[in-house]
Amino acid sequence: MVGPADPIALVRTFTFAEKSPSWACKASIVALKSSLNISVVFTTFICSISIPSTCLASCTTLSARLPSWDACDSRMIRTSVLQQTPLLVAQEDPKPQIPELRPSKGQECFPLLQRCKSMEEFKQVHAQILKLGFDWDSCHTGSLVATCALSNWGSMDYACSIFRQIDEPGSFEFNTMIRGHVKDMNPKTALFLYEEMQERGVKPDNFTYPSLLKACAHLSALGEGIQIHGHVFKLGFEADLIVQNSLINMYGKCGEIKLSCKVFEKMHQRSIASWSALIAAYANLGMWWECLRLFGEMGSVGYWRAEESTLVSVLSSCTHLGALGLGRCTHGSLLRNMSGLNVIVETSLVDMYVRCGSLENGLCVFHNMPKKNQLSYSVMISGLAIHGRGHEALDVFSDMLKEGLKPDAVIYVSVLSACSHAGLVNEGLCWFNRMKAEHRIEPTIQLYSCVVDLMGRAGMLNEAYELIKTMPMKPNDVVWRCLLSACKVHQDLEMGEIAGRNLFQLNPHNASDYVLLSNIYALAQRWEDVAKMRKEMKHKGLTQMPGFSLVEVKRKVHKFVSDDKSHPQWNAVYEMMHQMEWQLRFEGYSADTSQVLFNVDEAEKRQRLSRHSQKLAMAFALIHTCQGSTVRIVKNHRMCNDCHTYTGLISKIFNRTIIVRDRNRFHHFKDGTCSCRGFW
DNA sequence: ACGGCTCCCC
Repeated sequence: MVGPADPIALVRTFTFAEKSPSWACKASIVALKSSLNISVVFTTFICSISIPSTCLASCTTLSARLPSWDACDSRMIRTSVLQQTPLLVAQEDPKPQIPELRPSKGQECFPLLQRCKSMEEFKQVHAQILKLGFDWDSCHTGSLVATCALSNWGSMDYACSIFRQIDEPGSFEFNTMIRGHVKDMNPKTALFLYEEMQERGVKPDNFTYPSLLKACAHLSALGEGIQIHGHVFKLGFEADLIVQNSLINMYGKCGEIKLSCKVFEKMHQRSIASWSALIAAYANLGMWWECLRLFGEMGSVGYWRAEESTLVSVLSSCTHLGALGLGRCTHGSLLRNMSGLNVIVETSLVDMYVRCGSLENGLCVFHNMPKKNQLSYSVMISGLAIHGRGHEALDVFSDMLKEGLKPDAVIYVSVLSACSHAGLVNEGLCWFNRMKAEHRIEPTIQLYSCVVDLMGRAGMLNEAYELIKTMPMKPNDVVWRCLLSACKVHQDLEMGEIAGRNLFQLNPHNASDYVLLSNIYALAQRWEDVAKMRKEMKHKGLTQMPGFSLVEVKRKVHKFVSDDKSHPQWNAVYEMMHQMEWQLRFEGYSADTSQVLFNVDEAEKRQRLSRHSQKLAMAFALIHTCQGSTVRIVKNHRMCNDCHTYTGLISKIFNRTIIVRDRNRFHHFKDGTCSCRGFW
């Protein structure tokens, strides 16, 4: 018997149940029910393998428990589809605008359909086909549906109405409609159409499944995906390369990377899309190291010429890991292998350069883009924002508006964060108001938290608190966290306690929040409260994720944690740190122990500070990079005050530009000063 | 007579 841990095996049992339905089905459905997140069980499929009615009853109860899917009746949807606007009746004497649109033989219709560039032209050809009576010919209706459903200018509503006039649609028509609905971002309708296909006895083929699995991927509908995998297996399409690629993608989008790998490993033959799908799955789940490892493996088995889509995932991993060297290398291989890059790749490149600390390269790629979309602008605006170049970010935003692109809530998040990183309070508030008035964007809670952040960083703590109290929705933990971190910057204990209290009520499980409030207590020398916080964390079993710093040397990313002695060269690193400290003392540096969260003696505090991961990473970089080159560090936490001062002085002593990306933004250290000017 | 997969921002 199969355990619930392996859904694929479970589905197989389910599939084989055809041979002896009584025992296997009952067991499988019960197991499915308990272990999977299924909301729609394709009843036709179950019927076709004649499950006893007792089992069916247990199936129908499934939908109630499932969060990913509303308890939606497919029949209702189908009825609504049937009631779509009826097919446009052919005009009495259609006057084609283009004289060639006048077929006299059936075969002449196909090139005409292919040449259609708008709905208007399409309707003329459609009218001609109806008038000449070719619509009885299934190949004409199929082409009509395909053209209308899949062209960029097409209309799914119209395609539906044609489809509903077909008496006996075959697999091609169904496949086309399914694909059209997925393309049109209606994945649920696509799944219901598949169910209808089964009910009407139309046999799915290997062209059916890729788009169907894509629909599941869009919905993150694992339960449905697994069932469809079962169908694929049952109908013998499991060896189809593109179906397998789609399965990898579907499992990846549902967060089941292990199942993606399983499908991938079992493949006898793989295409670039197979690799890309798995690489993308890793990238989407934030498993960036694995993503890069797999990309390396792909090269090592002979796929050197990756496609653009593969490299987009690789670039995304570089972006998150701060691996500028590898990102540059990827850019190079794109330029060598492609003739002209598409807008998605270029946007990824801009994002990579900017978030790996090379704003200038990012700007260069951005300005040379022949075509930009909202996302390109969004990436550039938030890129300038995290580098503290607020005014330029607002200029880019104006450019976007001038180009006639419509801003959305996400872009406004970038715009407002640009203002908040650069301390542009008035500009930020002004845009917030214009957003509501001119662009008719209802502020989301995320936008409110941006405004709270904006006010908070600028020291307007009371105003921020007022806004939280008066905003139209219930404040969430993010909003209170913004206020709390502003309280730390401005050392406001009283407000900090208010923010903390509300925050812990909404979300008591975030260790870094307790640390944040502890910081405020430590700054005020309230050691008892610091201890209380620590006790509470311990009581709740919370531990903060260890801080780490990444530094890239010769296209390899090295990771350091605090007090780290696991790196093979740790001896040299500590030797270097010793030298650094020696020179720092001449510059008048003394450790800023105000934020050490332990009430230990000063020497111990200094010792703890001196081993912060950022300092280790910096020492490593100074050893391994040539004089005068820029040092780039990426870390997962925010920088502490001491590391900030320390890094500034190191940049002066060693005459280096040091660029540090912390959790929130970039700091460019040069000649002893930092670009953030205190806003961090 | 026709078709399927992989990719960008918070």
